[in-house]
Amino acid sequence: MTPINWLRIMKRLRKKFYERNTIKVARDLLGKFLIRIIARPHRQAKLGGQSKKKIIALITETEAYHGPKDLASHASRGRTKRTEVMFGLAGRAYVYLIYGMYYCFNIVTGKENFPAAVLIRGVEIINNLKPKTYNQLISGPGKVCRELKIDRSLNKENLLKSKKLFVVEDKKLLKKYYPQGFKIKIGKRVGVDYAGEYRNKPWRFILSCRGG
DNA sequence: AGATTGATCCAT
DNA sequence: TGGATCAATCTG
Repeated sequence: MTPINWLRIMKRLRKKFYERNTIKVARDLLGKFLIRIIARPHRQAKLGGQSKKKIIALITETEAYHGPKDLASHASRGRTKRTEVMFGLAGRAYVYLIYGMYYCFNIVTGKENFPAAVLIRGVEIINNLKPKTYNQLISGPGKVCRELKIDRSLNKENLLKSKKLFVVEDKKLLKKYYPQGFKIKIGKRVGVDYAGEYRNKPWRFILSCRGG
């Protein structure tokens, strides 16, 4: 089998994409591909394997956290050491530890000084280029990070430049898995019952098969 | 339904 | 400085 350099074909999402309204970005991230490149230990690479492992993950579930008034958002408490990244430039990673055990991965969106980000809640890991059934469905933000080996070392990573973590669009590859396109389910965000009127905002987006 | 686990944030 | 809280997950 001829190896294919998928990364050459894929188009990395640029600043313009992330800079838009958080809710639109959250919706539009569905069907894009999250790319995670992990350096293997030198010794392992020397034994004949590739020096880097590439994980390609179709984004299937997102949530928007939008602005200083969104009580579900960490940034609603204002600018702190932790949340300052959410106030910064779009296209950065915001990774934080939750419940002392799990990481959550967000992508900063919107204009500078407007705190906003999209939480990646679910992906479909593309293990190979064979039928869909070979792929691995990951549901839950903690599991996404575990599977893609995302931890706080990637906090503030610039997805516009990074060689470790970024998002691409590839319509051909998407069509392979969703030949008839897909629908988007919209719902309330998970685990934000404390957020007053913001708890009911329909800012959760789930990719689903047509008719499914 | 309960346990887990530690960074974060705000009130002492 | 203390302690309540938490954008979650697993087990039973």
